[in-house]
Amino acid sequence: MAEWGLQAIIRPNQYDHQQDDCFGSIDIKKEYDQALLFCFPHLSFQNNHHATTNNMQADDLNQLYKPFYSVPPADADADDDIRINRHRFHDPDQETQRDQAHEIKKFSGSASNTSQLAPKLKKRKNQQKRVVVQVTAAGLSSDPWAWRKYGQKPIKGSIYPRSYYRCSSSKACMARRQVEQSCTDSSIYVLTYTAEHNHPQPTRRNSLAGINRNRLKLTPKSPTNSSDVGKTVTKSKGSQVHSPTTISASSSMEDEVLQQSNMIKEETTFYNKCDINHGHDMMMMPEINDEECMVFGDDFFEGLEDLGRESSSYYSSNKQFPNVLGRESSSYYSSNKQFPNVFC
DNA sequence: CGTTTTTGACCGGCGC
DNA sequence: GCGCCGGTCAAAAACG
Repeated sequence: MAEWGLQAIIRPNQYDHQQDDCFGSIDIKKEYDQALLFCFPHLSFQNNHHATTNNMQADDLNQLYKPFYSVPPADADADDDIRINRHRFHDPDQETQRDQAHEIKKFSGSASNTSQLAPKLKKRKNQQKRVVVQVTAAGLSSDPWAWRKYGQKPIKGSIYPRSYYRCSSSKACMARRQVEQSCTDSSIYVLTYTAEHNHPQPTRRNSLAGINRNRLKLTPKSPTNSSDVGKTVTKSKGSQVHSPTTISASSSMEDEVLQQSNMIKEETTFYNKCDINHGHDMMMMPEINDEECMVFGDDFFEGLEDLGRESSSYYSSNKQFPNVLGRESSSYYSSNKQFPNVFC
């Protein structure tokens, strides 16, 4: 917990611009606090945060925001483990976040109607409200939520793959987390949180099974045979990733992350040679620059109060609920019997 | 046995 | 329409 020291970074110009142009009078500070609370409810940072933001002057904001575009100071202490950037470009009142398909359609329409808001930025389907956080390996291990990895993809312009996690506490929880290692500083990890947890924060991990897989598998199988070439992990042309050990979201994540860092460092020289033309893509937080990054609005915490009553039996049942949530019908989830009551 | 990770396949948005 | 790309699915394997 202690290592989740917080340094919030706000982009003043864009902030003001978007607030004025897109959202009228929005209580930015309020929603910012909510986003921080969502991501790090265990931090008890709120008092400090209030003090920080209340006293934050424009110059301070500019100074704080600079690290997003360059490697942070090497002497950053534990309090710099986390950096948060938030942007707004979508009215939270128009988002339910319950149906991504609907969101996609809405965004498509919104994008065409408000293209002037982001003239050079593309609106992709996943551009929903999100919180981007920079953490160190130590910070990664302190995430109180239970995450289950469901995918990993090489990202164009990044030498490191992006790992996709969903909340493992409940099948119905739409919370997602993306973990991606910084191109410029392998000790920095960029976390992108999307959607909201619809349940209380778990008090323990679901299970320890499988969490140490990579530590024992020192020679993980890699897609080296011809049949693997060109498939998912190596599909990204020109930036083939050697599929480094996945960043685990489990309780042993810190060790695994450190292991991954060492593994990746061995490959860094090779990647640097291959990606010298991507300097503009290798800033600390490419998502900040290439996409609009959003944060959860007031609707973000919708339903949390109701769900607070469900905590005691949240992780117990293994009964499956095929097709309860459309495609969310896989059997690997520890579905709880109550989530249909919660969501349906 | 329950849970997580791995990873090839698939899907849909987007640009050309 | 096609290809690229990011995100997700789901079967198999791994792990406690």
